[in-house]
Amino acid sequence: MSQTWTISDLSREFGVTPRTIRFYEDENLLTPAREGQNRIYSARDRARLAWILRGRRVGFSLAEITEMLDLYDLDDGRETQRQVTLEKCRDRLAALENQRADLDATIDELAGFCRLLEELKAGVPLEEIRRKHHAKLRSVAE
Amino acid sequence: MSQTWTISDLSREFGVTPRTIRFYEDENLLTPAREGQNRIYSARDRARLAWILRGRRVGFSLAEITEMLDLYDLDDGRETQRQVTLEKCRDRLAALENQRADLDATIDELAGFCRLLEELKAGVPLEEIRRKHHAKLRSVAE
DNA sequence: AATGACCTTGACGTTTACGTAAAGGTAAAC
DNA sequence: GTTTACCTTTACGTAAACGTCAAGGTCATT
Repeated sequence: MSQTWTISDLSREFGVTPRTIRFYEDENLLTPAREGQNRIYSARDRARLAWILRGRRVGFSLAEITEMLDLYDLDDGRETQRQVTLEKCRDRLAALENQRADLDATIDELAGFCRLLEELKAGVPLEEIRRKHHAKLRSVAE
Repeated sequence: MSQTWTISDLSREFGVTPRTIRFYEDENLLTPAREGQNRIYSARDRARLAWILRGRRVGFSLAEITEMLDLYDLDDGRETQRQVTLEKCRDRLAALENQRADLDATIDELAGFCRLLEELKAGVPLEEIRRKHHAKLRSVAE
C-alpha cells in the first residue's frame, strides 16, 4: 500500500545520478529493500535522501551527514546513549549556528557590494557612496 | 608604515598551514609582495584570506570563492562590465539565500530533535511528545 | 529473436584541496 | 661556526565524492 520508488525515480526527482544514490548506499547512508536484484526505495529512504542532499547543499561532508543521521538512528533508548546523543546534537547545532553567522556575514557583504554597484550605475557620486559604505568592504576589494 | 605579516603569522592567526596559504597563491587567490624570496602579506591580503576562509567554512569551493572575489576585482569601471558584475552578484546572492533557507531548515529539524531528546530525558510520556513533534521528523528517523 | 529501456556489479579514472616529504637558502642565537 | 628557526620551491601522495566505462541480467515491444 505504501508508495515505493525505483532508483531512476529518485534520480529524476532529486536531480542526481543513480551512481550517486548507489554511492550513498555503499557508504551506508541508505539501505533500500530489494526486489530480486533491483533496489526499492521506501518513503523513509526517500526522506533520508532528501536530508542527505540538503546537507550536501549546505556544505557538509558525507561523514558529517552520516553522523547527523546517526543521531536519529543510534538512539537505542538507553539512558546513557541518549545523553551522548543529546550532547552531540547540541554540538552540531552550535556549529550550524556559527555557520549561519558566517553565511549571514557573506550575504551582507555581497548585498552591500551589490548596492554599491547599483548606486554607481545610477550615477551617484563616489564621494557620497564612500560615506555610506564602510571600509571593511574596501579592505578586501582594494 | 602599514602593517604587514609573514606567512606563519597568518598561519597562526587563522589556524591554517602555510601550505594552504601558498596553495591559495598558486590558485591566484592571493598575490602577496616579496621581500627577497619571502612573502609579505598586506592588510588587503589578510582581509582576502579571511574572506576565503569564511567562504570555505560556509561550504564554497575555491572556484566559487574565486568567482566571488573576482566580482570585487574585475569591475574595471566600464559600463557593460559593471552590468555583468551586478548580474553575477545578484545570482550569487540568490544562491546564498537559498543556502540560508536550507541551513535554517536543517537547524530547525535538529533543534526539534534536540527538544525531543530533552523531553524524553525529563520523562515526558511518548504520547504527548508525539502530539507536539510533527511527522516530518519521524519520516527520516523511522 | 532482437531492439530498447531499464536495472545490476565491479573497477578504474578524475577533480578538489590540500598533506607530506625532499632539498635547500637565510639569518639570528649560542 | 653550527645549531635553530624560519622561509623557499618542486613534486609526489591522498581522501572525498563521485564519473565513466565495461560486461551483463531482465523484461516489454516490435
